[in-house]
Amino acid sequence: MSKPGQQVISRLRQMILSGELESGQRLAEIPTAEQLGVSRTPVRIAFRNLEQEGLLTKLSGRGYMVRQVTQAEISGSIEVRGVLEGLAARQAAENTLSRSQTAELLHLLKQGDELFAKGHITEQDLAIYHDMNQRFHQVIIEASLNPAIAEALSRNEHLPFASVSALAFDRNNLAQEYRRFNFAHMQHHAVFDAISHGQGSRAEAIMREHANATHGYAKIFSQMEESGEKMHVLNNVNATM
Amino acid sequence: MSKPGQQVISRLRQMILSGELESGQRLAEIPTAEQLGVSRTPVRIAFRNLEQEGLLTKLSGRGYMVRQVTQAEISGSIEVRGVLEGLAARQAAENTLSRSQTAELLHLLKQGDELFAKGHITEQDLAIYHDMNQRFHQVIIEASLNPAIAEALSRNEHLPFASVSALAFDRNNLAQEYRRFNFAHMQHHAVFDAISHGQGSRAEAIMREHANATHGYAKIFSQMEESGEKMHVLNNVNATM
DNA sequence: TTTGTCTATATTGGATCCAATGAATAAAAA
DNA sequence: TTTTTATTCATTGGATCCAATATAGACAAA
Repeated sequence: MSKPGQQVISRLRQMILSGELESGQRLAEIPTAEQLGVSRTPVRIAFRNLEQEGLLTKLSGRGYMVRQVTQAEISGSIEVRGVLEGLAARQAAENTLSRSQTAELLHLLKQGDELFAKGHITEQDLAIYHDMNQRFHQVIIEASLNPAIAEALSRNEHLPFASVSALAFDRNNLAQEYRRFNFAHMQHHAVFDAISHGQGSRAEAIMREHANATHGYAKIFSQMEESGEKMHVLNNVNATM
Repeated sequence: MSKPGQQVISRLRQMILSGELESGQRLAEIPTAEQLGVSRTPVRIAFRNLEQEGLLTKLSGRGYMVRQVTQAEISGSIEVRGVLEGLAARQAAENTLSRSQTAELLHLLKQGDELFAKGHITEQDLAIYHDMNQRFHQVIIEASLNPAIAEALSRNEHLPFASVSALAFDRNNLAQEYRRFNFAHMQHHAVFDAISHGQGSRAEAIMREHANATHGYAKIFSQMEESGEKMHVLNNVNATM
């Protein structure tokens, strides 16, 4: 996957998600190509791919712009993620987990427990939690044995703030964030319990509600808009997608 | 949208969904370009777009092939469609429909009623039902005011047999098909009733179950595999997407 | 002063050219 | 006869060239 063309896509995706390219900013082929040190061809292809991913929107005849995401769209995306991951949890429960999946989920749960055992949380802890959380969700989606779920999620996954791959938190209020993420992690336990007991409906309901834990991010996001850079965003971009 | 480049994409999509290009068939850039009377450039772009749509899969270094869709994948897609359209119905109910949306849905319901009033159904009727059905679902998705739903569906929409845009039926058993589609249409009535009374949960449950009416298609699909061309597929390709 | 039209320029889309890469086949050696 | 290696050929990816187009700016007229 280290082909130059793929790298252009990854790089642009990264620049958008990290905010290096501002939302609403216009993007033309030639300057972008020069900036990345390639010709227009791979940039053209990348723009079209990113448009399909929903990160860029086409302006008629004048290239592309970084998609403007409204708070309503973020909320909508989170709802969508909720039902899709809820379905994944249900189907995972109906299929029963493999031995290795059970082991990995248990390991991830334990990893989270250790973070919260201290009674407080640091930024570094949140980075670890972030990776753990992302993997936890991924395992369940895999365990659903329904590839259409991952496909349907792929759009949302690339939307900043709506995906599990983005985690926002308030640097100045880590005590509150401790409670928020601790609660989310308890839901992880509940989901695992439901899945491993074959309780599909229960697993679905918890997972769907669990997505709402992300709604907190959206709130924080809008706060950031006003009071400028009060909070922090971790973003794991999956370069292989 | 009648730009030549867009037409290449639409044409290829059409050829794939109609079966003109067989599932699993390898597709190279040069022959395809010659066949369509364009250069390689628009074809290259089209291939990548269609790959993201899930209609083509990339073979390492040797171009693309028409995606093989297993029956399990179709079932999975239908489940996904169920939860997404279920969510759409719920949110439509929570938002309350606009005047024009209500009018259009009522019109579509009536249109369907007239088809089934005769007590039997013809192939031509099914073509009308197909358009009506597609529009009915589309209006509800719009009424959800959640653009993420349509985005998440877009992948599935392009999968043959899993989308509302494809309708399969058994030509030789129209009496049975009458009962199947009549039942599906009664669900349309129930969904509308729930939405217009603001009953979000009910609307969601009915819509989710309604997706399973499509499962019949999947069964028919596998029958076709065996006994060859016993059934018929209507496919409305949305060329503007 | 404002509006409409025309022209010039910026920019995308398509075609073609060249390089890189991987697969297939043929030839040679074991 | 089989396996391994080398060479050729098919095919994709990137760069550049050319044409089509739309926007912006300038100039003229009302």
